[in-house]
Amino acid sequence: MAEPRWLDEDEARAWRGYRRMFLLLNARIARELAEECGLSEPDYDVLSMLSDSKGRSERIKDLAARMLWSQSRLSHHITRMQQRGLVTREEVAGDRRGASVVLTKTGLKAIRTAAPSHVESVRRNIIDLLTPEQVTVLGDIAETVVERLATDSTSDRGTGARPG
Amino acid sequence: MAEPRWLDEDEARAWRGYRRMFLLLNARIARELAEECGLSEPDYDVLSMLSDSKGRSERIKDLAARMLWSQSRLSHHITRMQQRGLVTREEVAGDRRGASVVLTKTGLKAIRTAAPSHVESVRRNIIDLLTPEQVTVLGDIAETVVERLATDSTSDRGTGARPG
DNA sequence: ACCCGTTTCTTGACACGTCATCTACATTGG
DNA sequence: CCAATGTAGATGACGTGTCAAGAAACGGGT
Repeated sequence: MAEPRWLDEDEARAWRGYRRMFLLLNARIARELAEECGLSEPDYDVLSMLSDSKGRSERIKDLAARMLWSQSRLSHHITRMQQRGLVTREEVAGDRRGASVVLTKTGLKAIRTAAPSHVESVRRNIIDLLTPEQVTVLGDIAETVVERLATDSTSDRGTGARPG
Repeated sequence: MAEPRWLDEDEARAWRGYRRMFLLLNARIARELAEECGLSEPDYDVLSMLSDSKGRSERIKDLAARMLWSQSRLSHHITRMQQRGLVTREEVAGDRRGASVVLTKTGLKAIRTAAPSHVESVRRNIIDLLTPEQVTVLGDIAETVVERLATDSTSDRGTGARPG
């Protein structure tokens, strides 16, 4: 193999910084969420998605697709959340394979309580630290990368589609 | 609690985009690394750090601190990597509590093989998609957030008070 | 109707990370 | 020196995420 194009100084700074930021930021936000609300980030994401769904329920495959989770991951997670009373499973009319997740009263209360505190956490630990321009550029960057990855990729198991 | 300051459109776009980008980017890069080199990202990180250390070995506590990992995490991971022959443990002269991780010949070979392919992966999936300006801004953002999180190790939750 | 491939969801095994806890050693202060 | 406190590392339990495999139902072609 020919000598690869190693990252230059700026690129390495960005890449390492990005990874380090994720590590710390994720840990911090997860910890605050757990301490204040007793929820993990995945819990929060599921509840948040569900609370925006019509009827506060959604088919598992649709929810998984919307969240970019594998069905397997969602199924496992729902099982755990179900045991804590945050959601329930329900059959789907018209497709006996199907299953929906439904937000329980407890789950709704949990997300309603958690949301304000979570937003504050996000502001305090990243958004409010940045200039409006930086916020916009971060959005641009994410859009570019996501578009590229979402189109030529897979959400569940690897397709093995490899360039080169 | 008063009505929180919800994220505006740009902020929400940045935050959601960032999370989505991480989800997809991490999955993609991890998958390529696993398929091409048989390494996980944490494997790669440990090997990469070790290969830059003097003597290709480092004390566990120092390595953990440098990587921003908990000692426990590193200890667990080293156990798994040890079983695959990538590293070994070694006693430390002068402190009988201590232990070092040492890169094996196999581990060195693994990281040397993996590095070029990993850099290509990073380029293909993010760095080369961005303008130089975006790369710089990403580095700036990460620096800002990391600095804040690294210094402020104990949280000042609840008040919304922020150091100026 | 039946077969066959596909979709939807679940499950089990395993890798990974965190937390609390434990052991062993080191260091400090009486 | 000895007790108390602190530090280094390992470990077990548990929650989480991935993959492969399986079960059940769907749907199209014959």
